[in-house]
Amino acid sequence: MKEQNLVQDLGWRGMIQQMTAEAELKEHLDEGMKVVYCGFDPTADSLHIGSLVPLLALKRFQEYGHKPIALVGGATGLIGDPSFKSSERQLNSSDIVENWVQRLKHQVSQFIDFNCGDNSAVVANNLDWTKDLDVLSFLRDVGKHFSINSMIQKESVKQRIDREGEGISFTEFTYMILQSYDFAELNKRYNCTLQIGGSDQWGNITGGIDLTRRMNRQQVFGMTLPLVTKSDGTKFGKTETGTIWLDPKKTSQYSFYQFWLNTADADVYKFLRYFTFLEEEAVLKIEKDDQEAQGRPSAQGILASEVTRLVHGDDGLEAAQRISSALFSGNYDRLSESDLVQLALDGLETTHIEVAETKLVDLLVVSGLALTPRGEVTVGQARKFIKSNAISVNGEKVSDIEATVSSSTGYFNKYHIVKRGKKIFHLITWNV
RNA sequence: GGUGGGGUUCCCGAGUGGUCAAAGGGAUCAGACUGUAAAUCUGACGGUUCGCCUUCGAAGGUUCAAAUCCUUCCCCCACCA
Repeated sequence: MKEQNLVQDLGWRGMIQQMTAEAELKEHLDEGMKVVYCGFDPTADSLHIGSLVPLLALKRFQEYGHKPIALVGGATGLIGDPSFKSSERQLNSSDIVENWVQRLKHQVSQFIDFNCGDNSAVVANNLDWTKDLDVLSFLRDVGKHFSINSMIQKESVKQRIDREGEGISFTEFTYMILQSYDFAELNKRYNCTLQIGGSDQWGNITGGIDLTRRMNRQQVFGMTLPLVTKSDGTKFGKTETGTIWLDPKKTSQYSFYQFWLNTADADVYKFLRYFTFLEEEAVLKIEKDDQEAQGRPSAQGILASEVTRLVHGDDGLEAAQRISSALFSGNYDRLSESDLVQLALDGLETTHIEVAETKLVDLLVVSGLALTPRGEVTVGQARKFIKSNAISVNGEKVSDIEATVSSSTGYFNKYHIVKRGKKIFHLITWNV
């Protein structure tokens, strides 16, 4: 256990949005090992970086000696959380959700320790205690504790109820009850006394606290973490290319690393607090040093390295850095053939070409580099890029729209590195 | 149910018979500058074999010609009941 207490640690990081019974909760956590849970609903086959804050929070709790439970919502994922969603969502089939549950379980497991004695982590699936629950028992034993009057007061569903043209189905409306029941059940099974989650989960968490008190006569607590926001007001975790996923098959380690490296100055020190385990003095020192130094701040590099290591390990970080330095140093001549092979393996976008020679315009289309601002890949856009001097092949700018590229001009007769704009790279390999 | 106002390209929003792929702004992309930044400036911003093709809520109709006129339908907003 550490010197500083957990709530202080989370506090300076700015990671506490709200908590119930603040004074009592602090006292409760100081008493010794407590069991804390956070839920992750399977809405895709991987978590994305938005889930990183609660996930790392669980890890922080564990570091302070508490026992984390990562709950994967095999049941709630079948229903769909309506919290702050503007419209009813499409239901996913049960085998898809089941598949996602398995992948999330595995993914979540990488972040918490399952072999550290009393406070070893647990991964649970709420389908285990809901699949055999029959409707009548549910309605009588659980539903009876909920008042519709208070449920419709919750801010998280209010807009769905008030807003004209939108509605909420009974199914989604019931979500809150299911999640509340999870808390009561985890309290019974594991003596879990704290639920954490994003700030949008406040309504669901307080619902669980009330239910646990009524069903189990136990006082339990809730804490929410802030929604990650960016200073420019755009949504965190999205790029032109899409969501940043934790699964390296969906977002390569290289792209992941680059995402963090491109954090705006205005956000980077906040993100160091949220997403790394660096101590307060360390973060303050980075901030101070950057302020005094001229030119490029060091914070983005530290953030990118720390988070990439957390999610993808030392190997993933090394791969990401290897690609980054190779590509951004400008002279790829130094790359060996095995380096080029490695770039592809490490997650650089790659296109295989089966003919000996092709027009550059077509190359940009098949590789997907000729992406328009609207998200389409067109020949016209390929021409525009070439004409606007945005394309370079093996480090040479190409501005002729008639240009062709052939395997023989590539490194080792089979590799080209095509760059679009300042930081989008693509590897072309020729299999002739 | 009544009355009035609307639905335009990613978003906001002009446009009321041809000169409209449709003003302006935002977003986005590229170029310059730079720190793989911010701010700023410049350019692009439906697709194309550059002949044309698709687009102004939907379907029909009038016309040589429609986002603009007519008919029906769908949806939204405001006020009244």
